Amino acid sequence: MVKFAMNLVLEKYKDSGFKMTPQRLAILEYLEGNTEHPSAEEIYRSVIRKFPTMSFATVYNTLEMLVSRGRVMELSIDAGKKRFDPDMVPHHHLICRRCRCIEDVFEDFSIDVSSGTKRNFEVTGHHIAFYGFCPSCQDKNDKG
Amino acid sequence: MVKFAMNLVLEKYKDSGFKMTPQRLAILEYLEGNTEHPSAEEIYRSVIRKFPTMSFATVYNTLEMLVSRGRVMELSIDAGKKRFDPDMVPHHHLICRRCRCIEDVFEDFSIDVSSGTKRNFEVTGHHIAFYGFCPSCQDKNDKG
DNA sequence: TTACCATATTATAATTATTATTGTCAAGTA
DNA sequence: TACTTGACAATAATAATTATAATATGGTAA
Repeated sequence: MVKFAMNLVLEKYKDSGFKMTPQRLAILEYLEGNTEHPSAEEIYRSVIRKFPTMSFATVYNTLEMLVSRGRVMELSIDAGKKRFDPDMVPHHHLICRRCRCIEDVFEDFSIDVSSGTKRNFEVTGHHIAFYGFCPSCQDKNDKG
Repeated sequence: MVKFAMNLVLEKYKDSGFKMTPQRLAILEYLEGNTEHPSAEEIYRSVIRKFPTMSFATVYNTLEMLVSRGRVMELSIDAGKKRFDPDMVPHHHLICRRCRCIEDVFEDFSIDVSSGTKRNFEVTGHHIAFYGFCPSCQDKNDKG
């Protein structure tokens, strides 16, 4: 089962022009279909279970390569750290103010900044962060 | 002129329940009306000119206090670091992909996530990051 | 298959960003 | 005045990221 998934990932990236190594495969496999928007540390903690010699540098190198090749998105939605999203379909996010969990929103909101307010920017895309409280945090009183 | 501005800031914060000190005043004065969305470091670099003994801890402490009292917004729109915005009027941002400069957008986009996609989140607000190229970066070729 | 080369990996150090701790000092108060 | 509170600075600690250099490995061509 796992082997099958690994083969799928391997197929997908084989001809992408970058070297496939066991470490990279493990990172890719972890990211494949992942909707948790993991940070570099979360990725590291996961793959080191399979590759105890894995280093942070490899995680960052691989992520940087994937981002530069448009395979993964770097998200700036968590204060002070980067998060990564393997889903390149344009989408938005729901962010819980309390537990900081993040959910995807695949609704298409076509928004146009009026020419007056866009200050001659050439706008190429947008991302909406919806802030609020996730189901399990709505019950709890302390919403600070 | 500067003295007058300082007095205005002083007036504004005097009765807010927190102690006003020269250092805090300098930080507040730097933030007052600032639309640069500065990071902690930029604030530090500015105020240390007036207060050479200023420490980073004071900057962070003051910012944390201001954020917790709803005087300043903490922005997660720059990878790997926090930025701060003294303008508490809800608004959005234009972000240059190249030089990373940030401009305010005071247009009101009323967006509703359909109940289907919002996964039982209680949505309390949203922020739109418009990505693109600022006027001075549009000319330059290398948009990487 | 082997040898070679380019590049990936690791270890490590350095840098940047942030948070925590502690002692001191100053302002306000009993 | 003595006491209390909290702000400040110095410092250390931690977290997040980037850079460097030596080694190991995968892919390719002979």
